[in-house]
Amino acid sequence: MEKSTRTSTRTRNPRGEGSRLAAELVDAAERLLLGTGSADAVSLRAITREAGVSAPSAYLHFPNKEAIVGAVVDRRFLELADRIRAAADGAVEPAGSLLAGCLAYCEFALAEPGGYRVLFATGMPDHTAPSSGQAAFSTLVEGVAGAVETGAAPPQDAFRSATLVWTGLHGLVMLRSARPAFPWPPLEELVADLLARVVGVSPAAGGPSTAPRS
Amino acid sequence: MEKSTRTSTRTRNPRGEGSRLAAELVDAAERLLLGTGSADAVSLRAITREAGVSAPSAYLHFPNKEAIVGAVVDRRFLELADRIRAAADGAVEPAGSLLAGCLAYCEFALAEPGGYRVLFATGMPDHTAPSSGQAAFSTLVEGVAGAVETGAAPPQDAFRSATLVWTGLHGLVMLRSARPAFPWPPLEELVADLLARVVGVSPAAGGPSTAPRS
DNA sequence: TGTACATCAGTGAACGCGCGTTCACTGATGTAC
DNA sequence: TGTACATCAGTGAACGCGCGTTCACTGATGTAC
Repeated sequence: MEKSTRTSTRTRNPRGEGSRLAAELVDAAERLLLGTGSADAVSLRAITREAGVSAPSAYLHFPNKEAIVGAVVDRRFLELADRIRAAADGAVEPAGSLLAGCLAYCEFALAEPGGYRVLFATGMPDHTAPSSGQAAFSTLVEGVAGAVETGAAPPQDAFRSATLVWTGLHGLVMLRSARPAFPWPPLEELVADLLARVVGVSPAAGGPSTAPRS
Repeated sequence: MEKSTRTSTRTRNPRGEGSRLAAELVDAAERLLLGTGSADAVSLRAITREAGVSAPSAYLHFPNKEAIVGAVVDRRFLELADRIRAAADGAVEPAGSLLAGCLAYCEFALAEPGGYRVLFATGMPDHTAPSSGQAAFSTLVEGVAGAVETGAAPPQDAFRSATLVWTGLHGLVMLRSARPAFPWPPLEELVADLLARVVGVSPAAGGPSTAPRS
């Protein structure tokens, strides 16, 4: 694998600031997880090595490795929810907002596949649905409802539609990472097409749609 | 984890039949992979242990662990393609055939989540797209085309539609495994809904659809 | 101002373990003569 | 028919390694008197 970029000279934290190491360990774990996407491909010793610290130091702040990985997952879910909301808020009308949020989701996942994969890896200690994950899904439900309210999409069960959009986006980004040789259409085009077909938003903002009934 | 069901008494293969062990090792690896879904959570020693054989025996038939796992992946892709085709052939008209194939795909994935996950895990040695995987996708493209031909679905780009169906199904089964606490609608209902929205097949065969424009 | 002490951040050595892989081997069975 | 040999399936011991976790410790810095 790639060499660590950490230097071996680390000065200990000043008195009373020992908890800074906790954050440094989470940073280090995140760096490693971005590369692997698998919690058990990253060892506690690798994390402390990456942080420039001895292995037992981790126990000063965390009960075990899972706790560090869990902190990374929490942080990345928050980051994901923020990016979606920021992208959605940047668009002018609800349909564009929904598309922008979905694209932000995909870009987050594709920029660091390992950092996305770890969010949905099985075997996480019953940490299964952090509130930021639920928040991101709620944003999606609201996005669909908003498009319906303004007439950009026909009336529908927003929860059901959001579920299909979520699973569609997840499958899209996971398979794009896993099968780079597949002849994938451009991301924006495919996501817009997905929204046109699943939610029924009129493709006015984007290019022509290849959806059925067009 | 669960205890192995293997007994410790194994009689060696008769002369000239040594290659049977190769198959036994693939069987053992498959059994273990069904439980974990991760190639590197299953050690070579665990595989030989499960097969009731000493660790070096694996080298009589395989150059390394990846080769054994690769054989399991090949076998399961063939199995998946067979199940899809069998289900699709059992339906009377194209639209029902498409739905049946998609349901078979989901059932294969959900019956043994680990056995499905390993098919699309990253880090497989450039084994990325076995021909049986492509065959399964071709079946899907043909399924869409068949529904269009009989008028069960409107004219469309079958490759594009198949891509969205595949990614939709993949996301569906992966998230269902990873987030069992999410309030998932029944599988058949969700898959039928996905096909109604993405491909535009009329939901005549199933119950009422909640798709937009309904 | 000086000194003893408490607190704090972090370490080094050690534990037992399972790993992938190598090597020389064992013992059963078939074959040549 | 008997015997020496070749082949074959599989093993046991050993290698060096990285792992998670424990324990007693070190040495710097603040505080009480």
